[in-house]
Amino acid sequence: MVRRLTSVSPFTEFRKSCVTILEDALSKTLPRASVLSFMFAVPPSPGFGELSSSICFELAKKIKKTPLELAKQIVKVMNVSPFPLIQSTQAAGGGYINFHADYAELSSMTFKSAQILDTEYGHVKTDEPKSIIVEHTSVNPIHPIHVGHARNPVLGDALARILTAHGHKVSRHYYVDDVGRQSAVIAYGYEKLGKLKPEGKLDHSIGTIYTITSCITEIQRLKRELDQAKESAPAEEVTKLQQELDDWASAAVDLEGRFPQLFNELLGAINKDKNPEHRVNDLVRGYEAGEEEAKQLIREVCQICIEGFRETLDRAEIFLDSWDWESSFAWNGDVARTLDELKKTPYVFRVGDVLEFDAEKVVQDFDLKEKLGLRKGYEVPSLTLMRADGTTLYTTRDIPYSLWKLQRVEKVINVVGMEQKLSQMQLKLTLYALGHRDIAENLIHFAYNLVTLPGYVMSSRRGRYITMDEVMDEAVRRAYEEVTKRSPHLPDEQKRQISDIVGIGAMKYALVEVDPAKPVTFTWDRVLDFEKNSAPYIQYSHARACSILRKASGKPKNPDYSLLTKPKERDTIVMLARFPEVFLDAAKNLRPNTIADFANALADKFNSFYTALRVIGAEPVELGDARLALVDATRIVLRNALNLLGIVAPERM
RNA sequence: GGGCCCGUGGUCUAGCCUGGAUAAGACGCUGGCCUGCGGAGCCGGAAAUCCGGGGUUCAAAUCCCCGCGGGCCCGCCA
Repeated sequence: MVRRLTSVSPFTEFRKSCVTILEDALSKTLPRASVLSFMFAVPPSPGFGELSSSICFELAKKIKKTPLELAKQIVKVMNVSPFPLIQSTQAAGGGYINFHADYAELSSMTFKSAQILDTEYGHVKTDEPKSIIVEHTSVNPIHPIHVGHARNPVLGDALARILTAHGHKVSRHYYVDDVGRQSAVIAYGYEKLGKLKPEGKLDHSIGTIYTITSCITEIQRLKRELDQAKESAPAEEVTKLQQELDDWASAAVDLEGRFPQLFNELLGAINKDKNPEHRVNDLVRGYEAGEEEAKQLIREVCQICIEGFRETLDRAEIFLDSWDWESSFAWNGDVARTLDELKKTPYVFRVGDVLEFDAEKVVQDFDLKEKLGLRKGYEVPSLTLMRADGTTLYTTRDIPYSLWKLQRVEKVINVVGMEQKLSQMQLKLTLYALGHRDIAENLIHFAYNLVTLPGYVMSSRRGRYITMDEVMDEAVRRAYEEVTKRSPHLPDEQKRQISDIVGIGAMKYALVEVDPAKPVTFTWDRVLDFEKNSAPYIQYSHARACSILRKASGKPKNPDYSLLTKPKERDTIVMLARFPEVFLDAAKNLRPNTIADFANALADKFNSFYTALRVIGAEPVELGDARLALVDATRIVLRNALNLLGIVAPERM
């Protein structure tokens, strides 16, 4: 057997050795026992080794022995000598078999691998590289990206980075939702203001114009509806309309107070129109139909807003490869064609002039109930494809877009909030209906839960939201205070550079750290915690590792890894060796938060290590050299882990 | 009414997919550690009916069933 000196995944080498040795031992002890899989667990404490098997609990049932007796018997026939990574095996507890790693071998392999692979250590490549589109962010171009949205770009970007590191060819797409009433409303307001490019941050200005325009037009619309309703409609409906009108009226007061000049300018201009509704509706219809005037106007406003988005995302180092316009699928006829195709299937029915898609029938015909994780009795609601007036709906237009994406790549990951779970499923079902069963299965909805603010109801109606820009500003400002306090000697330029890295890293970490299925409550405390369990804490550990390496004179010359016997050393080594497996799990199962968790845990171990044990000047020199190699490997792993999340690892802070 | 997601020390989170040994970490509280590689740090302490009740299993925070609490969805909005 050739002894391997390096590996893309040192802990996996150890794991494989354990499987082999256990298989051998089992075939000697219980030749007739058939074991399907060898699952190993990480024991609760290092005293139990690095891996353990509970297989004896199962096997003992079939023979007349206790699990512990069997474990002892199996361990007895094990010969670890052909396996350099295994130091020893033992039977323990009620019947576990524990496998202890040889730390000298494991650390040697781990440190060498980290040094040689460097920026690639841990980024284990897939055997089946695929082309993948990650669609993320896709905030409507009518207001800025706010904290409620911010989890999307951060998660999407981390996913894209992880999948790229895994060897896939990833393309990051932004779906610009420019069709529909909202875009027409902002275009209308923009037109009324004389089509001047707004001052200040573009998406923020667009957001304000949109909110005010929408407020004024809604009030006028409701007033008219109310007048009509008073004539004919039941009292109940009148009350409802009145309530809605009151809501908007109070929003108007609020908005006028905050933006008096803009509000009155828009109010004056809109009041000159007899019925703004006509113009807005005209724009909605004209834009979807591809009429030149509407096209120019709406595209122009959207572009302005997107320019602002790009600035925000650039600052967060989140980059997109493609901006896909919803309207282009309407204009090139794809939407109409898709609708025609769908109409030919048995899954579309009419309710009056409205077209409905029978999602439930597709589930039944294609036998998808179990596959989609649906309960037996559950009926998937139908999806409206076309309004009575012939215009389409959002999800309808998403069908040709999804096909377009799926025809270009082998897998599409849509980073979309989980509140859209149903429509994402209906979308997938339309693909089945259209006969694209094969590619439909390549469409993945990466769902995440909402971000909420305590004691602060975000309201797009009132234009009250905390923008991602504000979060970054505040995070960077606080980081600057910290840097100034802690490293007053640094030149200001460097302080600013560091506070950017720290502040933005802190924001990203807070949004990516939590399991996407769980909601995040946004508080400044949470995001800007510069202490434990945060990006700054991990970044600090990285900076300290760099600092030690700077102070040490040169590379380790003659390390003796067998001297790394302290628990604090071993804990760190094992984590470094495990990083590739953690990465693999994150990449295969799309779990970016596990990377954040790992990085934090490694920083914990490393901090304990270097405060307790001296690196530079340790005696003997071979020990100092071995520890130096450990520090360098930690630096590499911390940096590689942070980079997967789009967080920069600073060398000083 | 139906469906999905979440529920773990006072607070926030990991673990749940793939069951396994004393449920891990952080904040807060509390007691220590700066003439030794950067104190954004380290070492200790108190603190948990893993929402409740059944079930499966040698073994349940984890799997199944029934509840409870919170959020979301079921639109000719996006």
